[in-house]
Amino acid sequence: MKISARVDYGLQAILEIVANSEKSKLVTAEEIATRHEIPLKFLEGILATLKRAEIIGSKRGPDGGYEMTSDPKKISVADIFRIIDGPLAAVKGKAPESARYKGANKNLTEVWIVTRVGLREILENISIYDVYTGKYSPRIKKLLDEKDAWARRK
Amino acid sequence: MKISARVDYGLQAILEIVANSEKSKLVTAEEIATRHEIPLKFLEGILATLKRAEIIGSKRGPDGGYEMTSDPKKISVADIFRIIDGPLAAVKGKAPESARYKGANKNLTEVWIVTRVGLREILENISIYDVYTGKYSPRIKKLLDEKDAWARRK
DNA sequence: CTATTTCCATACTAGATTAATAGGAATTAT
DNA sequence: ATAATTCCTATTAATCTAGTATGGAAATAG
Repeated sequence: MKISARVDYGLQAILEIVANSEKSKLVTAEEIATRHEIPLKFLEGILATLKRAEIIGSKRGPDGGYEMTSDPKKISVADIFRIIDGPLAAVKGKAPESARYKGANKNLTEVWIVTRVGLREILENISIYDVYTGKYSPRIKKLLDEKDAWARRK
Repeated sequence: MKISARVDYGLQAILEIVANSEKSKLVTAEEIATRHEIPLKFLEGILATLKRAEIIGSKRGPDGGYEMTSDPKKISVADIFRIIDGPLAAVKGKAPESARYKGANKNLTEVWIVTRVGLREILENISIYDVYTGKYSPRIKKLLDEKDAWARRK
């Protein structure tokens, strides 16, 4: 279950834009790219996607750059996943409820549905602003404090 | 956040093998492939992986095929994910706790950690046998009955 | 205006995943 | 033993993702 490079880079970019927007400053794609070691042209494509979704805005020319045009408290991590990657839990490119199985395997659809529910419970409840400040809702905080949260499992 | 074709096919195959093992019957790769429309040779590779992990066993020759060599009540869906795909929530191929970020983005690691916790809470609590019978633990059942579970979100 | 800075668009390359093909090696019923 | 049937290995093709290269279009400071 892979988190794509696109989403990872996209969230990094947004966090950097939020940090600058808090100080009413624009930030260029190149600054983001060099600061976080993201391939510039690849990043530009991701920023274009976020702009089409009206999460961020851009200004050209000298002293140009990107800025937030939406409230980072109202944008969830799940929103960013869907904008950049499509459905939260995609089975062969399609949303889980559209997966159809035969005979002995018909219950598998339910597994994918509940997987998506699990992801939603997490990702819908973390806003971009939460990530920026490092302050999460009680439920998320509790999960992060579970003893095995950071431990890898065999 | 994609569920790979490998995992999807692998779980389908195991369910078919469980259904047959319940009747003390072997099932061939070809039967699984045609019944569930899985590319045969691709499936054979996946079955080999599951065999190395000692989840299933095989017998050659006439009347040969695959059978369970492990207890489907003790194998979780998460186990299958890890055997076939590696870490449950991988960021650019690596486990989430190994993701490192700079400056404004340092909290992103926590997002990936809690994403993995969320996936674990679901996938560790569904056994292969649960999927075969369609009877889940109370927690899973409750999540499946949530009103929006099957609805797509924009 | 004009040059600079920046965003934007297109096309191309490399690699991984997915899919499909062909042939050989192992097992067992007869 | 031998033929039937299966598992297994290696090669290739198609598709998707990640990353690269180039050039242009828009805005603005000077």
